[in-house]
Amino acid sequence: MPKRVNHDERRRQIAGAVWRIAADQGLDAVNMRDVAAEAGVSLRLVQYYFETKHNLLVLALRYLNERSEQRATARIAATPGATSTRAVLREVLMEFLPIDEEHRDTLRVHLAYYVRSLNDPELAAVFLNDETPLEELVAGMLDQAHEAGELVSRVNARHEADLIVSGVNGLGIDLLHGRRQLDDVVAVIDYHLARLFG
Amino acid sequence: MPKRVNHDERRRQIAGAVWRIAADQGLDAVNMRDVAAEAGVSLRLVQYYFETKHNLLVLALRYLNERSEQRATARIAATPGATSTRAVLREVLMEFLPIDEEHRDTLRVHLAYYVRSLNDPELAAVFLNDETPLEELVAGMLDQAHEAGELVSRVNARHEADLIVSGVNGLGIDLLHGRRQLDDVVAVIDYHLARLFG
DNA sequence: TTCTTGATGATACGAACGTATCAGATACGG
DNA sequence: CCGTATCTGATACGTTCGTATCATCAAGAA
Repeated sequence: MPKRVNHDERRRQIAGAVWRIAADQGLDAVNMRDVAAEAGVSLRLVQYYFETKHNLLVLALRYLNERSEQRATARIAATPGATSTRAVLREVLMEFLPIDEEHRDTLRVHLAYYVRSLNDPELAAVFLNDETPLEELVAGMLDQAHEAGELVSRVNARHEADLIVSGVNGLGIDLLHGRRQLDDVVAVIDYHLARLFG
Repeated sequence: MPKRVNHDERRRQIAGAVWRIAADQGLDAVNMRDVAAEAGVSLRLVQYYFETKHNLLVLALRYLNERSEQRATARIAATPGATSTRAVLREVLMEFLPIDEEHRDTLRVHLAYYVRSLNDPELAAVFLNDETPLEELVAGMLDQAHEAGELVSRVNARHEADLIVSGVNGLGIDLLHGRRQLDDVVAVIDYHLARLFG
């Protein structure tokens, strides 16, 4: 048996190049040649591992989702005062804001994919199937907080979760554009957490 | 003086073709030749009126924003029971959801532009300058409702407006993907209106 | 009619890009 | 060292697209 290589790892390496290019030039600017150059490999190798560009984009999105989830769970695990549902919830919501360059890039790429998926069923499937619905997670946390007596009053957990999750997404998009400042967005989130938790 | 033609109207006619193509094939699929065909004019005429493709896209966005605002003000004017701030606010929020095919198309195109503007300063400028910030409008309505004694309690109008506007945007995006149903989204909005107005 | 603006048609250039092809280099386990 | 898996390089094909060119036609006001 000759040279053995971890194909999956190679694919992730190349997918990383897709993210970097998409993050600062847009998903439209992603082409096979530039991806190869950015990944430090030959064009031929990109073809070798992904066959087609479409395949490359789809898999790059899968890997991106994987990494986002890992980062989120890691953040939750590292939350100080994890006994408080409120503290954990706050961290979860923060994870979806462009709080640093890495999150900002991820959000930009994610959003670009989101729009493209409106006209690409295969990409849409990745969004609809591979992603854990955040609203349900948040709603569960609110229920849990209610039972623990942490909430200020009885609320409709599902509706509250829907608005706050969608709201954080919308606020994140505004941040990308510079339409808002991070401080203000955090203030809005904290205001609504205070409304729920007192 | 020879043949006179309303240039602005011609440009709007061609811009309409851009919207239609972008709405059901994506902004990437917009090219000069297809726009000309869709508008029922020659390729040469599209070049004649817009010079470059970039120009065409920028102006098409301007016209799209104009039309959206007109539609919004028309909707507000036609609101039954316009004496109630709550009723007006509800209509304003609805206007940003894909409630019918026309709104759905507008939202798709708008979103596609939004993402592209992340890598195109000229498009970003259109978003940042030409658009009336909805949050301020909503915050103003909440203040007004408070003074009229319509609100159930004292709230931070600005923070409430920020979340509900961003939330409606986020919910609208989910609707485009089929991740949510319109009924559910309306229920979420009504829940939060009830929370504010009682 | 004449002149100017509005509009068309055919065509072509050059660049970018996805994909394909083929020959060959490199490295590693048996 | 031999064979296989991995990787590269150069190159080419066909298509799409933005843009440019030039000749021409239509129409209406002066």
